[in-house]
Amino acid sequence: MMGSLTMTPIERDNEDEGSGSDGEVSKIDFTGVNLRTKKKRGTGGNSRDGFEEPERPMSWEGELSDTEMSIATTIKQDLEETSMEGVQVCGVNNNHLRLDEDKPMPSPLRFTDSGVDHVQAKPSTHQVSSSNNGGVLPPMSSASELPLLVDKLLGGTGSYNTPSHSPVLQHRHHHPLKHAVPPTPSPDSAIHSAYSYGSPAQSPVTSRHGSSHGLPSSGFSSPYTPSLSRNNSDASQYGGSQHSSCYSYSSVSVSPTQFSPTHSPIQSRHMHAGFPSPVVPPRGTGSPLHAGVVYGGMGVHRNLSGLTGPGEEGVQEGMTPDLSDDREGGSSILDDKMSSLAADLVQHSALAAPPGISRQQLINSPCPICGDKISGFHYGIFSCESCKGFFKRTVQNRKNYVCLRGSLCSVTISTRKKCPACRFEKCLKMGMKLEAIREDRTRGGRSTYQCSYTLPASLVAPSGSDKMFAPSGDPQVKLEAPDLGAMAGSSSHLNSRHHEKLVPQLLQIDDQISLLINAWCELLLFSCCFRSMSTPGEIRVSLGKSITLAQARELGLGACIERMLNFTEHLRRLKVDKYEYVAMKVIVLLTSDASDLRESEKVRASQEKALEALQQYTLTHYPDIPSKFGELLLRIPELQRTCQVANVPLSMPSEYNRAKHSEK
DNA sequence: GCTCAAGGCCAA
DNA sequence: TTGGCCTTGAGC
Ligand SMILES: [Zn+2]
Ligand SMILES: [Zn+2]
Repeated sequence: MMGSLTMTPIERDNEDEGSGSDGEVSKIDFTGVNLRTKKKRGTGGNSRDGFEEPERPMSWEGELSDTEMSIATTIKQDLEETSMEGVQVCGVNNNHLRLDEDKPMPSPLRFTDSGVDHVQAKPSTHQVSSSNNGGVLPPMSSASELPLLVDKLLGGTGSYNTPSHSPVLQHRHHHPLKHAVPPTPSPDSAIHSAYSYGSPAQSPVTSRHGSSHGLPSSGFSSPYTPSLSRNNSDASQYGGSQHSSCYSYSSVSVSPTQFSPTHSPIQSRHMHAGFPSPVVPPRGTGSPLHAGVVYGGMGVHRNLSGLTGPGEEGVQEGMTPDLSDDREGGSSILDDKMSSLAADLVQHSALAAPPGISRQQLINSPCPICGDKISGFHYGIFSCESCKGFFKRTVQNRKNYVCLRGSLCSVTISTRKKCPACRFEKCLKMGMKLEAIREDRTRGGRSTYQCSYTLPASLVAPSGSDKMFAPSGDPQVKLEAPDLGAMAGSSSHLNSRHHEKLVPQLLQIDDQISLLINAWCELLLFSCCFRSMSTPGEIRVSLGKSITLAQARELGLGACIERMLNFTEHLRRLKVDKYEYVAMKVIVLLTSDASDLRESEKVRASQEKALEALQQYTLTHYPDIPSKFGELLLRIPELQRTCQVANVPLSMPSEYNRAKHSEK
């Protein structure tokens, strides 16, 4: 899904080949990468500049509290980063885009603790066409677009910003809510605490996916058997010593579609102190019906026998949960299907282990990504060594794979090499965190990335397991802010005066200008893409004017349009509505890395509110797609990358205009 | 000193 | 490029 791209026939070939089949590979900006500076950590551990902070500050992926904000801003930033100067379009590789960037992670990927205020110069590629205009909007070749853009921006619809500042990834906050989210997500602590990211409300049983759907047997209850096909040293290293540990994962519904990095249960774990009994599986979870499952295929027989909970001992065959989100729709081989199913089941097992699962048991369960043997806790989830390595390489080397098969590839032990795009996507979906990758590549030590993702009220256990994650009625998470309904107009989101006033009301004109300068490209592209949701295969560059990929290629705009089509495809898939569209733009705009913001705090606070509003909205309006919020945020980096590519064509008015006038 | 997650190495 | 194994190093 994520990497799906509207491909033309010529782009398909050797689709079943191993590493080469899917691949396009372009360098990507993993906005979420934890770009830690090389700076040596003070011996004092967490103390830096007098500020007590987790050793490895994590980027946040979700919500920011005011406290976090203020704390974050006190953190001294090293500002060596943030520039995308290396980003450049290098042409097409196998009909694919290729975006090369500096070898070492360019700073745009750097996530600093504070948000906008420390933001560095905008990526050069953006600057080229957008900056240096002294408060004047950058030149836009698309005359018809500019007004719209400006209108929307000034109207309060935000826009987007730069790569290095994905709203999802950019903010690193040290969660002050210690009892809610311990500073370190490390399994270390997890072992001794409850992994309570979920809540009864998220249990598979009460999953928004509907009880009808399956995975009831996905082993939520389940248990893991130590009997796996492979063993590895990493896993063995945990062996035994942790048996007494008890992972109390709440049974979060973890069907792939529900999962998203930002919603990863793991991200929100470590809430032991604040969770009286969140880990208690929701009624039904762990019921005998959820006993272990045996799935076969490809000779990979995994036996998820129960280790805890009632009825796990049994291994039931023939249980084929209705995986509504089965991604292997395209698989033609039974084995593949089975393996895929197995992998999915595994995911549910490993990620949504029932309470009482020990670390060892988790280690013995299959990798949620491919089904292989879990070797440990890597980048936010328990995964096998190969997926760990794959994720690391992909992020470190900034690969950007694109699936040639509609992102429907199954990812199993035997197929994981075939489509890196789908594999990486799955890594993210399963909860691997970009920020866990260290830009400076320092070895050793502990990682403390965390995601202070505040679970929405609807996801909180009714038992009131955690006040910190109480419904919006709770002061701590209440959305005081103008939810987008107010900002954008409840019904006609884009026409409300409230909406129009958003930015102007909140920010000084100078800041507005700065934000616009930094986000104009993203806004433009986003507008085009959103507008093109109803016209698959073509991008409506302006009113009445569209361009297809073929036409774009003729004009040398293939890379840009291709990405836009891909992005649009995601918007379409996610059924992004106007409200969400507006919210995303606001988020993006307010995440701008304009370096000269006068009221950066305001900007961040506003963004936080927008994030909360969006989250609330998606949960309220799309309860059956709990991961929507996270997925929407995940699209933002793509938009940014698209913009990077787009900057080139946009800087070539003539060509762009030609394309623009190429009517459909 | 042990744990374990992150990065590095390197044969396949 | 993959993935198994090794090294590193902060926290305990
Ligand atoms: Zn794996
Ligand atoms: Zn694929």
